[in-house]
Amino acid sequence: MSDPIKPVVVGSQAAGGGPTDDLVDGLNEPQREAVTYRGPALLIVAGAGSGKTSVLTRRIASLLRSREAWPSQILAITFTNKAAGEMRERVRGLIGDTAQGMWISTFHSACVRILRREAEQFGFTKNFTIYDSGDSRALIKRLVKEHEADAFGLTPASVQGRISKLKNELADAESYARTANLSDPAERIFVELFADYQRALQRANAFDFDDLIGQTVYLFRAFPHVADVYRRRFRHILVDEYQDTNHAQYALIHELTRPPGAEGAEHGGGMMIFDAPTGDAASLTVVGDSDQSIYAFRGADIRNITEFERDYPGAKVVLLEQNYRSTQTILSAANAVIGNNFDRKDKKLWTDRGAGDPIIGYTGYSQHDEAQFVADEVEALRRRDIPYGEMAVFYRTNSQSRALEEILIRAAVPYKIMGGTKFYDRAEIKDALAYVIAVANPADELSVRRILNRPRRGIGDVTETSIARYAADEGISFRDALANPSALGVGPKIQQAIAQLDAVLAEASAIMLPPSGEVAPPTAVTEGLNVLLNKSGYLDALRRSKDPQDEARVENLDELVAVTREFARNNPEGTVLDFLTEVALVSDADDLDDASGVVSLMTMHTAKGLEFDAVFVTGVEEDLIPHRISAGEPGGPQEERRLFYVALTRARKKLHLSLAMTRAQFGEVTAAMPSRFLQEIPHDLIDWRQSPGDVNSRGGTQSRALNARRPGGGYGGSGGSRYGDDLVPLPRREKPAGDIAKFANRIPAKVRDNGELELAPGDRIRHDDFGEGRIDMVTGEGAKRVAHVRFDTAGPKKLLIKIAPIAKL
DNA sequence: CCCTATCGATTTTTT
DNA sequence: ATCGATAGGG
Repeated sequence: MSDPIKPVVVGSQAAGGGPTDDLVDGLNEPQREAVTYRGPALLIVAGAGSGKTSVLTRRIASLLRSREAWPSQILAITFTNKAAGEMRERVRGLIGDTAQGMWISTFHSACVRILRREAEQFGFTKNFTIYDSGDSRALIKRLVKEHEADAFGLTPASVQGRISKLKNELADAESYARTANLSDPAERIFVELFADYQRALQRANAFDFDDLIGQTVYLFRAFPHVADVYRRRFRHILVDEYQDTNHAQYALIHELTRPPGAEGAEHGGGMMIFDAPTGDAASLTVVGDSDQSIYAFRGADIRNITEFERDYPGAKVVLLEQNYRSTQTILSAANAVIGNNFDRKDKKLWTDRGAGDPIIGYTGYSQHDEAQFVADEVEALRRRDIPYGEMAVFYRTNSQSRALEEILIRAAVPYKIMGGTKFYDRAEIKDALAYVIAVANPADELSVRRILNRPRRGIGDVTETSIARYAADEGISFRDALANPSALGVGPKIQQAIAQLDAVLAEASAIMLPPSGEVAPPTAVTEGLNVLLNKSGYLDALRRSKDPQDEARVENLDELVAVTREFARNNPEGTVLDFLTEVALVSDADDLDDASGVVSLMTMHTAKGLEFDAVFVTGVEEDLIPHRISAGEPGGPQEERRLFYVALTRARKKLHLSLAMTRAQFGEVTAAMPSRFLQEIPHDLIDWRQSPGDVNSRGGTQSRALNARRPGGGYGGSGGSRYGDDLVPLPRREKPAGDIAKFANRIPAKVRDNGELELAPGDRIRHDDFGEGRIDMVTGEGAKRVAHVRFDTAGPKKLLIKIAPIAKL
């Protein structure tokens, strides 16, 4: 078939024995087609683990190698920066350094790049900054307060959410006002807030996350000649994770894939169309899997992919259904679960790798017990030569990571949390960056206000307001008002403090923003940051503080300085704005850098696109997955099912599903029920170490993890450890023969649920373990109802009524 | 203007 | 349980 020795390639045809041969080696037929098909539009429906990244990189490589495209004509959009980096590396691995000059980036990064070039077209300058959600929440919070909008039930969070949603739909305050019911005062206020917010952003020379996309679309629509530049430039556009694009992103792609020049010609503009091929629209390749659409909550529209063929008539569709990642057992479970979503195109993943091991299930008494199972199992797998770096623990909500962390620390399991409280969300880091922004983009009032009294300078609300008023009166910026403290009408001490701050900012400015034309040295960002942190007194204040946490804050700032050095090393030409951009756009999944060699903990959302030898999906309970809030939302439970599906399909060899019978939240213990999704998995695929039925029949609500645990011991069986301390705990718990019929995997249906049981003080009850007793009182409500019982022999106990093995006498 | 104590809400997922 | 916001005293 293919020559072992690659001949020197002369022709440039992709088809028939061309230079693409080695790029399709080892691919199956649909994959091969996805790499070699040429046409205006291609949809690759790529099931989980079907090798889509490989296909995408080879497709790019083949375009380049056959000279169908120059690197600069390629725009590839990925979901995270990390994925972009990997794709770039893999393309380089295939065809070498000729891959330089491609745009491989996220939607957001690509838009920043475009906006920096074109910002001047519409009222921004190219040193605009980017507001993350925390920044925009702070701004919205101030506006809500100013408008006293809380009186109308508008909270900062709800306003932010609605604005974001509208922006994803490419609506602005004006267009929204046209459709809104303005006789409702709350609606009127909201429209005002929206408009004010947008004005504030513009004045601050800043974009929020949603604007990065939306304003780029606006730019393309308002200035067709600008759009044409990019339409001519990008001849091949590839979009990964297309099922998670929202309307704005969809529109952006649409703008880019129009034929260039069309509009200019219509308007009679003297377009210069002498490059013949540039009259055509760019070719578009999208890759996605509607079963993995998990971002509808932030505006992702599954129809973008389901209706692709309608949007791009004549589009070629390729289906990748063979899975190269997981065992058949894992796939069967995943297929069974996703099959319960009714509105999907049926698609069944298959593999030829064999059944593999059964899925392991475990039911803990508490989330700590569950975490202990994870820790023990991780250690057991480690002893069987699965590296820590090949294991991952998933959960639905970030708050679930706490218990896991506690136990993993205790068990000395090295781990890393992806996302969660992120480095760049820490207060001290945001402060430091606000200093930098105050220098790089002085129009950004929010940042200047933020650093005004950090460290404490004696500048409070009163002074801040007078600065703002002075700035407004003089028609100058908030930042510039700081240069003239004596005019503010504040005390001499405070004037002094303001003057000092102004001087520090000016000094850093001289370092980081050299006069136009000159290029700042690579060290500029590091130096400037150091000046800001030291001369502002910020570091001194932390070092002097007696709060033990402040020591860690100093270390974090040291790390930020290290980040600037690293940045300078990677981007010798990088400006302070490049630095800020990079920092603003890092995502949860991006800081995987040093995650090698440790177990990864993350939400199921963050897990998208990753894969591990061994996966633990925890908290498989009703109200968690599917999450209780999603239950009421249209399409909610279905999206939750997809999320669960994504989680399952991350596993290559070992899949563990665990849950807890009780879970503490808000400090209170509540009873949990197994997730409905568990029942959707064929029962013979799961090998329960401890099934919900087991736990229930044994009764009790106490956590075994923290009490009856011994180092090296196993999970909390009712009798404690039943093997020696240093034994490998894996092949434990032989099922007694007769047990299988009783317990084997027929779990969730028959879990005890005393939810309806009415108990009153004085009632006599019988408990499976504690015997008979009398009710003292009942507290709590619903799933949290607790019976305070005085047992005849066992003494006083508190029991969760919903799950305790009790009966009224 | 700063510090501290109390109260309240908070936990869905994120570029 | 923990974080943040608010209010009242120093």
